[in-house]
Amino acid sequence: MARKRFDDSNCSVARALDEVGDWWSLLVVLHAMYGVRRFVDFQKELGIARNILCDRLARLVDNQVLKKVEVGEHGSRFEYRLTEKGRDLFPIVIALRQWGDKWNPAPEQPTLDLRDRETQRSIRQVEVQNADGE
Amino acid sequence: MARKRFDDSNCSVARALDEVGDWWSLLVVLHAMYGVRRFVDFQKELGIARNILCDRLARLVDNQVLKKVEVGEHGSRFEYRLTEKGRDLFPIVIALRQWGDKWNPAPEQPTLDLRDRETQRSIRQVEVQNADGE
DNA sequence: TAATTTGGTTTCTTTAAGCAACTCTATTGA
DNA sequence: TCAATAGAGTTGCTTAAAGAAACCAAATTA
Repeated sequence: MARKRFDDSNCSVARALDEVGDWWSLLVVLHAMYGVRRFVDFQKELGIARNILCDRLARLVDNQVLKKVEVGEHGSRFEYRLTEKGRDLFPIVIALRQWGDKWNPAPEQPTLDLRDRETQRSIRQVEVQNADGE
Repeated sequence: MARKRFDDSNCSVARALDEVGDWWSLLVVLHAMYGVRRFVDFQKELGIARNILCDRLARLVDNQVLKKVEVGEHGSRFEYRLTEKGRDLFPIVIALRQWGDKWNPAPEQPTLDLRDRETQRSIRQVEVQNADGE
């Protein structure tokens, strides 16, 4: 039997993982943040099997992390866009990136430096602070 | 075939997910943060199959997220403790919790309010800031 | 009008998750 | 002291997902 579900868990981490805790979902969301929107582009970028991508996109739409939008006004052309709930995953993705960069730096590539779109200032380490900012 | 590996990916998010991006690893780490250290306790708390727990603990030890420590000086009693790398997953887990609380609040339970151990001030939303703290 | 693109679905195979039973030391209890 | 229990796994079996590749139909492009 595969995969236990945690949707009714009283632990909010478990419930979150139930929605985006599989191998692909967060990578799909990450690429959506990069601006990828079309089925074929996700497929090419991620190298994911088409049936799995199908399933993952449907699940993310069900969970309202993505919304599926018709484009091209004749139907049969779609875009998958992040919802507010989906965009709210940004801190998680960034925290994962920072952890990956810190503890498993890529052999060759320099770690890519994210910057604030407006100010061009680089972004800080995501950290847990108390209400005083400590 | 199951699971593609991302350990050689040039994307640090993918490399991070390769280590802790499966259904159980982050929950194991979360419970380690709660203070769980023994095999049987993880098993009881998580309701995970023993062979899978075995595998997950070994992988986390391999990846230096946990360390396995003999206790009881006769061997055959062990504890799994977080390493610094493991403790560094804290922001990710907290960000997941906050996302889960915001978007999938538990039906009944009030969301548990984490506080700073010293000051007792509650902790803030994890957010992405630029170097100016914006 | 044929080829290509997009967004899938189907079928088949392999891998991993889950369950239950079993093992082997230590330790505890009667 | 001998049996029972606890800790930490291992083994074997079953089921459910992941992956690959082929297929399909509508719309677009060449």
